[in-house]
Amino acid sequence: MAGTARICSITNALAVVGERWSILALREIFFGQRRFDQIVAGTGASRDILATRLRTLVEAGVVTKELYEEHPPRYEYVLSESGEQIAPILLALMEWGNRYVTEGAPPTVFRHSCGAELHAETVCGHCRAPIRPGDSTVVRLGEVTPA
Amino acid sequence: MAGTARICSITNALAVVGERWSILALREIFFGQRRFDQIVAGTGASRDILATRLRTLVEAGVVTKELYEEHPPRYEYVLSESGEQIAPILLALMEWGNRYVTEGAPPTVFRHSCGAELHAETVCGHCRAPIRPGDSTVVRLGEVTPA
DNA sequence: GAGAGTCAGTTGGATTTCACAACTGACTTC
DNA sequence: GAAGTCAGTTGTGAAATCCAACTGACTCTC
Repeated sequence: MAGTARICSITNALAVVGERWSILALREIFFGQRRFDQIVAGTGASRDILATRLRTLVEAGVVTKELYEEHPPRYEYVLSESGEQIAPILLALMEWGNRYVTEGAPPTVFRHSCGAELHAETVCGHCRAPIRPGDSTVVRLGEVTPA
Repeated sequence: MAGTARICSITNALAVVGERWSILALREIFFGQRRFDQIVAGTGASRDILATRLRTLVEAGVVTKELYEEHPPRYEYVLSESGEQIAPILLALMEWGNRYVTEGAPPTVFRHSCGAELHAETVCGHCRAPIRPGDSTVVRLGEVTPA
């Protein structure tokens, strides 16, 4: 680090869900893949780091472990309330990836409860208009503080 | 890696903008901090990795370098079209961080062009309703493929 | 009831990346 | 001409990652 950093909720969010394998693990759980081996296969993470990432996600309260088999005791990973609320992050990443990185048709498709194919859009919570480049102005930036 | 991984636009997006210091650099540029030393100070990244991150972002076309001084030649970093479109990702991270990690008031505040304080919401592009946990169903998941 | 299979991790060792501080180079300002 | 600014680069030690193989607790099959 360079001695200073900005106080910002983006930094704070990344500290919890910002690691590569953490986000991918959350994606798999969001996709309904709840078990360790499924998450390994879906993310491509090595078992050891995935185990530590899941542990920190559980400690952070983003994910909970639920018993699905008694003998031997086995747990599956379920999104908590805060975990469910990462959907906007995942969907924003997916939309961006679809548009600017992935070639061809989107590999993953969701349907919204309204019946339409889901394409997430980000809107202003007040006026409900889509957010476009240049229509947001900074009122206050988090301070840049030493250490 | 574990030999397999899912084909998914989230993975693809993360390959381009998923590194910790990459997202934070994009945040700083989004916040209007366009110069190397400003980005160093705002992110807290060490100069060497930040330099390589910015280089890969430029190569990926997410950011461009624009000359702002001739003698000596100095460049500042500006979001390209695809770079501007990471706003939903940044705003989703910020909202989540505000809600679940940051203690106290949000450190960073934006105003939307409608006049209200900006709080991003993610909606279904078709019916415009906010996306809630459980109202999206999987139509197709990207394949899990070897290596 | 012995051997194979399933599942969720853990362990050990090589490799890669990262962090930090100091340095270069091209200039401008005092 | 000495000091300052700005954008990086370099070198080195510390830390994180990757991979494959292993453990442990069971169940299922022959």
